[in-house]
Amino acid sequence: MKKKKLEEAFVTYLQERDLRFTSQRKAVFDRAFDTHEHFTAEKLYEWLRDEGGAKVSRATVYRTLALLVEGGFLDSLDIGQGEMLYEHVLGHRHHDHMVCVSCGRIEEFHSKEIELEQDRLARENGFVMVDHDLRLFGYCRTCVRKGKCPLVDEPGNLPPPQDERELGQPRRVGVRVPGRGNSPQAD
Amino acid sequence: MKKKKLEEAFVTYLQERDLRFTSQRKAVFDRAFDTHEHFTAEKLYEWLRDEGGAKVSRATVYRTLALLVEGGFLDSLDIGQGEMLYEHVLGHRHHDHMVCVSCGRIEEFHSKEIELEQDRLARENGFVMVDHDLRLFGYCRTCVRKGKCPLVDEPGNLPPPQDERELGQPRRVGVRVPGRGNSPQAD
DNA sequence: TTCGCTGCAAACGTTTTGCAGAAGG
DNA sequence: CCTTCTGCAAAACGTTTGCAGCGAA
Repeated sequence: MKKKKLEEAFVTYLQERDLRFTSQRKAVFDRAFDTHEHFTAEKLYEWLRDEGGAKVSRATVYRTLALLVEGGFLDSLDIGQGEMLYEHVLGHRHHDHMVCVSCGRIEEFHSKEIELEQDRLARENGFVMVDHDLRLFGYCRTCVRKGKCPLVDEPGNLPPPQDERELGQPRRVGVRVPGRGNSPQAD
Repeated sequence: MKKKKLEEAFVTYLQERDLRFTSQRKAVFDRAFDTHEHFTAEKLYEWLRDEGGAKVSRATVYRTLALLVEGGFLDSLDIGQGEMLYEHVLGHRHHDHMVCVSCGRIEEFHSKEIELEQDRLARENGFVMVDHDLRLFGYCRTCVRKGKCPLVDEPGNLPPPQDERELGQPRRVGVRVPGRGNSPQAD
């Protein structure tokens, strides 16, 4: 199990900058690495509160998440919903996201070609990249099949590429994430 | 001048959905299309307030910007600073952004290869894309030259690609945008 | 005359912060 | 012991909303 190794890395990370490995930080770390979903700060706070482990305040959850992101133990993902989403890096090399604006489902993908092209473009501009993210917003296969996509009248009848649409046609409609944070909708 | 044409398109857009072309909506539209920078809702509100044209309330600015984005007259851009940035589409086909985390400068770029690859990946997943954005965060040429980039010790000595960096090394540091919204820092 | 629109101020939801006391090392 | 950390509650922040009156069509 690699989680143990990562926790050691976290301890080292803290020591190196004269920070302390407190019970709260351990609790946040553990809980974050025990889920494989995306989660919000609030969600993590609820989990810790309700699952009867160490008590951790909301403020500390936020402070610790920030620390974990800084150290590269978590990635943060903003899908434009006000709340930030987090995911741990265990077994996840860098990837990008497709966000379904209808049900909130998030699918991950990776494209070596896109990564390389990004690097090339950055270099070409004298730009030293430290992070990047690519988000595709749209309707997932399931929602399209269910007829939730206003751009698709008949199944199999795909809309024109985005760049060719005219003014006044719908663009980003706003991501309606059900409930809070994760878990795509059944509906 | 193409602005006139776009304003007509806006009026048509409004008529088609039984919305009214009010003096406030005209004021917001005009001011938005009179700048070639990225701007925030607050900034636009200040401009309108200080430049002594029609009085428009903050609420109406927000409501009108949302309308303009829905209609595809403006694009919104979230660089993770809490505030949303806006830019008009006049003369701008779709593009992506490089955001300097040191001075806040935003550079635009476009890559046909990346767009095509995105389309391909979406299609492959049965995903109907309605929007997408790619953001590269890093240090712009100017900031690197000025030694503001902690990953570059000597000029010309580029850091390793992002994916090869170890845990605990800086990732996204947080974009520090000077003042509000736009205008890259001289410093 | 009819809706849709506006301005105001209050509400919102997430995240951050100041501070006094608690607790790692 | 000396910091750093925590919890609390309040503040901050950009944005949204309810409502009563205003104004396009």
